[in-house]
Amino acid sequence: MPRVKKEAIKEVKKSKRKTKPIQTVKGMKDILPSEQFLWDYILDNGRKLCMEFGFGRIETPILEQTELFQRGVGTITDIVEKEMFSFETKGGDNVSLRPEGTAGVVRSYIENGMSKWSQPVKLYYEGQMFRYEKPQSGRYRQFHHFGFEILGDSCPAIDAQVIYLAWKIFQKSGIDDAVIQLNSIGCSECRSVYKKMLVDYYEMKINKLCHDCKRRLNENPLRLLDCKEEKCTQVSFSAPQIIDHLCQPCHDHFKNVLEFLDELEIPYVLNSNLVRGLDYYTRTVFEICQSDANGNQKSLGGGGRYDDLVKTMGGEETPAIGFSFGVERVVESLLKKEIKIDHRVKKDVFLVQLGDMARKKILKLFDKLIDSNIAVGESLGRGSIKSQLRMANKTSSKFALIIGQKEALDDTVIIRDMESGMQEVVTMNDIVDEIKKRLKNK
RNA sequence: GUGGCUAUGGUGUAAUGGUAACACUAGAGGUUGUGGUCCUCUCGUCUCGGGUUCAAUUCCCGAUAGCCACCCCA
Repeated sequence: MPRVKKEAIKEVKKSKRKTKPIQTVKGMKDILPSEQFLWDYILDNGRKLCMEFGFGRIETPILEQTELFQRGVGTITDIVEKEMFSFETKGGDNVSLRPEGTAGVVRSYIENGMSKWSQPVKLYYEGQMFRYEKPQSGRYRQFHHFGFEILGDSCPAIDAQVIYLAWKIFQKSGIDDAVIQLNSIGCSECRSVYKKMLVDYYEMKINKLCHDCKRRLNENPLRLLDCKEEKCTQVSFSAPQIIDHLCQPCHDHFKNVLEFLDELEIPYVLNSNLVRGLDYYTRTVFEICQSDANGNQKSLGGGGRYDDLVKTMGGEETPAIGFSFGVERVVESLLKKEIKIDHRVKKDVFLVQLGDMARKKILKLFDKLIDSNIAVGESLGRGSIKSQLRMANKTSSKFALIIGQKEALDDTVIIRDMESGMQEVVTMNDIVDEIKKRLKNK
């Protein structure tokens, strides 16, 4: 084919092409109506349980000073170092979309003088979080957390209660195969002693470590513990465990937490390698995990104590603990389970119209019916009676109300029982009462 | 951020170097105003851009997105 002709064909093709559609920003997704019922289900469970446990809802801004997260989450964590959506406002403020919820809640606790409230202060929240990560399944750049925090109480019973509440929300939402993984990472003092021991231990065996772990040894030695590399797990096997090196107060605290959990009879697994990613955690840390198709433990949510955070954020010394989970992950888990929650919109009656005059009547009748709390459907755009009845069927309506030309003139309505197919003519004035009567008998 | 795999109608899947098959969903219809079964029809310029070729959805390169592993994390 001559080059000229080829180009011409290309041009024609181009001109026929639709304008390029715009897609979502990488890592973002729409939550469509078909999924929405699961969201409602999970969040309603969370809200209800939190309220029963005495939590009040808090909403903090999605946008905060970048410094809040630098101080809160910690500068050396990946989250702050390279995963934040940060930018400068027109006024010159350095702000970031929140990558997690706790920092904002703590900021609010201090800013609103909550330390003068009756302690402890129990707050729950839900909302979008943002992290500039490479997306994968169950991992988005915009995602939703549901979480709760208890500030102002250091009692181990509080730890147990937080874990219990987290567990309960999952149970109630139908996640019955989740496992609580639990650990204590001590306070700042005993942890730094332990860290040193750990580094000393690994440095002796540095030649047996994988490449990544050699690097990790300087940056984040606690991470070495859960390296999946065969040779590293060998080394880690006899590494010192934090549990054995907690200071007395931390040790007692953790022991108490376990006792309370036993009292509550909730199952948990001690995982001495569990290290949470955020800097602010102290003492009790836990995660709620589920094994995926490959048998790997995947975290649905996690939390822990952060007794130093309020102080580092500029408040008074205040012990605190919290938990949050990724709503998307829970939704996906439930979708995989194919939990059948019938979310189809069901109607009591369906309005069928033929012709413009009937259409007008339907509009008014619709209003009258919803005012009487009757679930009513319609299909004003559809013309044929056939397709309208098909819709009535699809919405599993119990009755169809049919108004044609004749009925519109007579001011009557045909009421059709969708199950039996029996029809009757009723005057417009009586129709609402008639429907109410019939629905009662259904 | 590094490495690998993938990209076909609304959804889930086929096949093929010569413009696409099946199932489900959705819409219209099967004579005049009646649903759930059945039947018919309709819905794709094979993600985008470039290259190789007489010819590309099919081969190659790039972009984009998704997925997987690492990193990290919810």
